[in-house]
Amino acid sequence: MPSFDEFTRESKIFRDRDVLSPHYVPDILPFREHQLRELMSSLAPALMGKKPRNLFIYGKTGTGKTCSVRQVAKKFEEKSTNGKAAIIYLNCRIHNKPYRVMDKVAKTVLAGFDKQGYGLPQIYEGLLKWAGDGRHLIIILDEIDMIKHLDELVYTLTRANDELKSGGISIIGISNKTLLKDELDPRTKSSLYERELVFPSYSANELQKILQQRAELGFKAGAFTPGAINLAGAIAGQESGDARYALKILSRAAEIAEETGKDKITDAEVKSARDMVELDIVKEQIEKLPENHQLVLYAVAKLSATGSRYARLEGEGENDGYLFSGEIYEEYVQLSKKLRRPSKTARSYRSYLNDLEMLGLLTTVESGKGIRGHTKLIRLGHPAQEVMRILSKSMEGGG
DNA sequence: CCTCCACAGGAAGCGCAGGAGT
DNA sequence: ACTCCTGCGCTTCCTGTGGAGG
Repeated sequence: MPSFDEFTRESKIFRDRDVLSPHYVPDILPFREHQLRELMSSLAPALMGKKPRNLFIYGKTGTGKTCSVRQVAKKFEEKSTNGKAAIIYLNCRIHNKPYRVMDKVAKTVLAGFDKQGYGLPQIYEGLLKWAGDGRHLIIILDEIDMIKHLDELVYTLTRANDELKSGGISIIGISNKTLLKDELDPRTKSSLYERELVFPSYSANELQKILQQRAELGFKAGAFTPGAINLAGAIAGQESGDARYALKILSRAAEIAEETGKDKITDAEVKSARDMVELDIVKEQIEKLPENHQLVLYAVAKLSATGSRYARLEGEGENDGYLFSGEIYEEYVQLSKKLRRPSKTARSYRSYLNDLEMLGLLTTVESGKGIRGHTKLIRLGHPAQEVMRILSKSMEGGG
């Protein structure tokens, strides 16, 4: 019989788990002074009754975009006590259409719109009336690239500004897509990009400082070594400069330390945490792959595990472990047959291979020096056993 | 040298699902 | 609710590449 003591016993590692979670917003954002100042200076006009210019924020994942904006939004709300300015944060993954955005804005800002069932024209009129009294609204659109018909939304909002004599509506767009600019209507582009702000990736050094800060808040004194923090920062810095990834490694390391009964996070925990986080990411990637991609990947994994049926390459160690494109296709066809699914053409199969390579799930090499004419040699990017385990679970459940 | 094999990957067309317009 | 349109995944067809074999 297990005892509750086992689970309620105070942690030897954690002081406050929330501090390590990806949703935690720290009071101090290191290395973002410039961005915070820029944000504040672009919002400040609204506090003085002037219309802020629209702002577009760009930066890769885990560079502190959302964190910074939310923090500034909070400060803005504290300052704006006269009811003449409002700020609203929306994640466009959820509010991904013009109507949904407008609806949400109306429900949070306008009185009487909290019930459902208002059409766009009513919402629009409502907003005009609200802003017409000399009020300013700032709409933050996080992950703005997820919005369908962004052109339409931006057009509607800028048109509202044109109709207003006093007051106004400003947009802060946040995205991690560089190419978004090219997909937009020129007019949308020029109004959305009135002002731009870039969040660069963190360096290893900066990540180490960030982790240090979190570790001091989240872990007990002496529950981590400086080396472990630096290693986690170095790994994340080398991979991506993504602070979220760095934090993931650190909190995983902490969990490992706790589960194994250690009272300290060391390099060893960080190293195994790295592998686990890596595998988590791979798992996520594989699970949302389309069916045929999964089947092809499974075929590669299976052949990697059982060995190529064709002769080994001319005794060259460096090419060892590569599979021929042709045999993988055959395996894929058989696999499909076994699962009673129609297999696709060899041509399609080649596209799948390219997709999988693009995702880093496998590596391919063009043959050329004396091997089988013109073909591709393929090798799995991750341990075959793990890939097969993930896939067999995913294919069972996913249909 | 030519031809065949075993592939790579571009171009075009086809059927389908889902959104827009009416 | 109906058609119309559009994007997407696939297939078909095709041209190119480079070693093997006659």
